[in-house]
Amino acid sequence: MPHTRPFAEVLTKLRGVGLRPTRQRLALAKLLFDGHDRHVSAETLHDEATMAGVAVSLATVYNTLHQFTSAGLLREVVVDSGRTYFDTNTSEHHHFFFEDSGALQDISGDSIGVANLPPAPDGTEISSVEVVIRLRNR
Amino acid sequence: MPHTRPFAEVLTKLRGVGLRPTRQRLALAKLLFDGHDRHVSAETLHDEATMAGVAVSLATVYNTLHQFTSAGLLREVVVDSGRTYFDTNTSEHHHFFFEDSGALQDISGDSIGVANLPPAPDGTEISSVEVVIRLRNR
DNA sequence: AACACTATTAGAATCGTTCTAATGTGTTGA
DNA sequence: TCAACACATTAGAACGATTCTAATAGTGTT
Repeated sequence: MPHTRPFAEVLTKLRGVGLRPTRQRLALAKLLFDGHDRHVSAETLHDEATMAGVAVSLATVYNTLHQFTSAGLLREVVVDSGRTYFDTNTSEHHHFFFEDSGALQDISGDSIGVANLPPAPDGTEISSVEVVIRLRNR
Repeated sequence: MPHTRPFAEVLTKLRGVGLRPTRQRLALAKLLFDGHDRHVSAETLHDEATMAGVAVSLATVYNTLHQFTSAGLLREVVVDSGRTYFDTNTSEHHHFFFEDSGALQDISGDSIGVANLPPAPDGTEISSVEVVIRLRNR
């Protein structure tokens, strides 16, 4: 459900991960964490902010997306070489990728099962398991 | 096992998919289809060719990799935004991705099982299912 | 208010990839 | 054989996404 006090929530969120709640970060966080799962690229988020009348440079959008990611507020999704997507859903789940439009859609973590995971090779540990189902228009 | 008549084999392979066996394509095919599974990027293949004393432009390496891919001789693997990998193993299988080194390793298609595949959304069909297990050094 | 520190910014730089337009090569068939 | 045509290769420019740089602005603490 959409948040009722976006300002306070987002402020708390930023404080919680030790990021100073600047005007830009608050604005971007409000756009990102609006209560439903989102998939954005730096470009699309920048456009959105601009539309919303918030002046943020593209460099700051990149900085912020990376900071949010290291803070665990976002997750990076690799489905397309040459464009980076960030997902506001940080829980375990997978993705449909619409090849024709470039859109992403979540698949809940437990609606898909990966069986017989092979053990991680010596000296390594599993950092994540990602399933991408690529779709083309029929 | 390594091939014993790389020239003839590679020539047949190219003819088989309707690509003219030029000097460059033959050389690149020989490097790629040497009998074991390989993961290359345009850059690494270009370097290899250069090392091997074959003069091929980077543009041709890109062209060739894409032509081989559309011909079904290679498969594109997306694990890293900003770098494209091509895999000489075109059968159904998945990948370990070593985050620290950028290396890829095949996981045979049947040693891993994806259960409860959700149906493709309306108007679309599944083009591929890719599982990537990301590894970090322990 | 002064200070140190962190954040933001415009624009330049970088990187992988694709494009362009000129030149070279493989194949066909007379 | 070899001319003619279609296709392939090439260097370098152009491109798009991302990162870097160095300057400016904001924040927080004393």
